[in-house]
Amino acid sequence: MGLLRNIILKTTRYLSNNSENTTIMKYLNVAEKNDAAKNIASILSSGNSNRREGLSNYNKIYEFEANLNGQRTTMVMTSVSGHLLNYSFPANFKSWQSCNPLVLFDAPVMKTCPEDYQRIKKTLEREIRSCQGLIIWTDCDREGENIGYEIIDVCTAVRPGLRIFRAKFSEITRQSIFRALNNLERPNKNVSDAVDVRQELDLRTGAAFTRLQTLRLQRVFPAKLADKLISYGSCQFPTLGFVVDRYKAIEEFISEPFWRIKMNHLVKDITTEFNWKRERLFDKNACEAILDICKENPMATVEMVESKPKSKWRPLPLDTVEMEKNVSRKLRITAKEAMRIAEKLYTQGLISYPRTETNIFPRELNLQPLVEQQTADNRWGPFAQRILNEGGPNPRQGKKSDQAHPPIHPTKYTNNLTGNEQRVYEYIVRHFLACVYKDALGHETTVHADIADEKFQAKGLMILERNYLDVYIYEKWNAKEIHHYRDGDTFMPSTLEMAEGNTSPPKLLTEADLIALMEKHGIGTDATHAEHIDTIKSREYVGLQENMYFIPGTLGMGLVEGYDKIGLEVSLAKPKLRAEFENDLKLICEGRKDPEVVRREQIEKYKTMFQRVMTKIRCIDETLSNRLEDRPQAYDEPIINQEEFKPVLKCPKCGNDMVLKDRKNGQGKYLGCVMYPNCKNAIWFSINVETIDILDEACPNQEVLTIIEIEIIYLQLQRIIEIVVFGSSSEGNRSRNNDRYKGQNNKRDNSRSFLNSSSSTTLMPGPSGINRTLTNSNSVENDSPEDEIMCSCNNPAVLLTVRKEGPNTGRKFYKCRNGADGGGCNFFLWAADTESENPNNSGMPNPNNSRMPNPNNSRMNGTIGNHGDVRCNCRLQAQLRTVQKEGPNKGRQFYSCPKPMGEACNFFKWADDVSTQRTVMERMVSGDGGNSFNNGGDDWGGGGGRGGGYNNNWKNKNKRGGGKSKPRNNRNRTAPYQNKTKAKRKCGLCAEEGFYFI
DNA sequence: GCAAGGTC
Repeated sequence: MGLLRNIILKTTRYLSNNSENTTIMKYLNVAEKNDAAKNIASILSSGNSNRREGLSNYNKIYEFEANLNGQRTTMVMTSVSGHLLNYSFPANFKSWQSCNPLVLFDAPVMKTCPEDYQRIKKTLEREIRSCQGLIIWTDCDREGENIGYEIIDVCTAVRPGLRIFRAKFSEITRQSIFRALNNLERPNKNVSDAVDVRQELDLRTGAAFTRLQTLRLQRVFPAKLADKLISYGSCQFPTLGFVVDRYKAIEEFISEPFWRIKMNHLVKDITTEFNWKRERLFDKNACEAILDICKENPMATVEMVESKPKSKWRPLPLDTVEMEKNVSRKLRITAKEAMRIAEKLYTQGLISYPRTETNIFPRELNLQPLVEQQTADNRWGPFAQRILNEGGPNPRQGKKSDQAHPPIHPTKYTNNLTGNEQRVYEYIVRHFLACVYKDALGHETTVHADIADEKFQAKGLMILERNYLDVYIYEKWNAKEIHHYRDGDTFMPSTLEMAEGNTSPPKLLTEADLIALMEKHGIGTDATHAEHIDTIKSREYVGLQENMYFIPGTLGMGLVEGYDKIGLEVSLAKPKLRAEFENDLKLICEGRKDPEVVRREQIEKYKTMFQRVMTKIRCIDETLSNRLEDRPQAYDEPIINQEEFKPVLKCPKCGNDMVLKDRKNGQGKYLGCVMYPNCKNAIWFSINVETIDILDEACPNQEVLTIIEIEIIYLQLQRIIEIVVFGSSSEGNRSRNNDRYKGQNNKRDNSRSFLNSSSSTTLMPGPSGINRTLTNSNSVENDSPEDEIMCSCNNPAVLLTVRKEGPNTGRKFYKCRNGADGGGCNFFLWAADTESENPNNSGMPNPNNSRMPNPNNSRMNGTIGNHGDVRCNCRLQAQLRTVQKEGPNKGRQFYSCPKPMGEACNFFKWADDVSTQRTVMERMVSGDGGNSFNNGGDDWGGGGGRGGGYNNNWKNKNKRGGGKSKPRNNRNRTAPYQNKTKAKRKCGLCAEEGFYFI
């Protein structure tokens, strides 16, 4: 054997080294699990594979040669370990407090490889480099197809242009594997897509409802639920629903009395019980009347005696669900524990793969040696020998096949097990031996008798051959002896009387019942039924009565009742939703429905339900309050700034959404890609920009840039500095009570004096502008959004001091380290000088974070003293100028720095804003400002809005304080803005009026 | 800290 392997390997090397003459193809073959890879490799190599270690602990690599389409081919075989990738939300959405759970229906999702699977991924990446082709050998079911595409994605990323094939096999037997190799197919994208849709929906719904329930109910019922995780899952809830339904059916059951006629015939020692054909009557008088008639002439006449053979069928080959049910019923071991044990037995090589839906033994699987192995046992060994002596195993055939795994059967004999492991192993062996032997045979006799036209019948059973029952100790078949009757016989009943009974409620569900219901309604898979049951137990939604019957807990009951009360069209706790979804998935697999359509429809459906649940969530409070016997505590939902999750534009780097975010220290904003940290693309706004509004307006003609509007940029471009910017350093009247910021690094505060030129210069209007700027200098990595002063070309700025004699001598400022002439930018920023100028400011409380209306705060560059005394950033009297350029602002007056071009600071202020702002400040000082600000711009008589910035400023404050922000469409704007600009706004991309982008 | 689905 060893010699043969060496020869083959040498041959491979020879061919490889002489590739100029002979091209030998090399294929990477990937199975779903390690043992499958091992077995397939063993078959394809005829046992002559060369084993290498993969990078992970358990995924081995087998190398051999095989014939593929008549050509000798080098084969490398390895495996993944189930799914290699997993859907998850980007970092921004992972924190439970980060967003309203509703956002999770629209948040991006990404497929990532978990940490403990990285080595498997790396093994694939390493191995595929030297291959020209890839053959997918994952299980031939839906999940297997999806895992196949995960492998394809990983491999083609390293090696594009691979030849990709799919091996289709229903079991790992020589014949089946070679048939698959010689009939390679293409992977089925439809099937994989269906799984993607399923995974995404499960994640979104599970995360959203779980967070909603948990976050709220922990606070509403702190005494009972403070530390409980109150999860929702598309399988958990219907499973809980089954338990609740049965419980309620019992609770609501009203027992009714019934009456029947009891007729027995005693001959010698044998009592033959005859059953009344009417079974029972719910009318006592009627039953009595019939009995009276019978008693008038009670002699019974045998009308007919039927006699026929009767079989008791041996069990079907064992699949997972049957094993779980039977182990639970017969051995009283929970399904979860049964699966754990089965898994262990499997890894020890004692049984076949325990997760199977197949109950047909493949013809290729030779059962004979499997039976022979068991003859060694002193308990069932003789029975196994009997099978062999009487023609060998003859399995009963079921109808189910998952096309992946054979029925569960022993693969090796052992007598070294103890406890439950021994019991489960014994069950599997006995089941196997039973299902390959013979049905039990008997003889059944049915006697039909008549008394005064009332019909009765009695049944007897004689067992002729017990057969499989001799080994299958878990089933009973009791003989029933009856007296021997012949047609026409007459007899006098020994008993003829009325018996009373009561209808009884259905029984509580056992675990086996629950699994049967789950299977019937398609909840979960054979591999996951036990887990879902275990989950609802561990969440305390259900408990066990008499250690056997499922009963809902107060939490589970209250939840289901709450959702019922909310009155969703289809209950979340019923299997119907899942069944409808499964049906759609089937249509995707068959290519009859677009996965994207299903994805959108399903997300929308659940999102609508979620919104309804959110609005009626108090129903759940009420029902839980009753069930938990706990008073609900008042609880207001936290207000989370949803602006943060509005997509602003598509990230030019990765194509996902970019959203507006606050910098980490709360000062300033930036546009960040939602895929952070996978994508670190970011666009920074000046630290001085305080409010940015994103409108609910989008360009209808641009699919990619589903833009809303960054007003601030738009306004800047219009030269209307309607940005809420705190006053220059010299005017820094700070909020001094904000202890939250004490001790924090105040570096950012330094930069507030000017608008960072990057925000206004890089985001230019128009399609070419936006594309260019976003992908160039301003599209930067977002690793460290704080602490350093960054210039416009995103380098740390240098701190310099003004040497030139003049009003600013000695002042410090930041500029680009490279300088505009040296390939850098013209960034300029005064450094901090607040401490010297504002004795009340320790430098710790941060004024930019107070966001409070402050009458002393000018909220603009420069200062506004008495009317007409407007000072620029250089503290010079600002020059009043008039717009000359044609456009909406022609003729409008503004203030700017009086210095000549090149030396002037970038102070800019509309003259009409100065007067407006003064008015507001005066009102605030006079004490009537509070409500005005609270009402936003409404009190401004059309002159509010962003003109002075107070409206937005307060709005932001409100958001943080838990108030409600004003509806977007009610916002007021400054008069000039409204009159001159709004009507003419055009889309920056398509030039249509009404929509625009920066 | 959420789901369900693979598998070890």
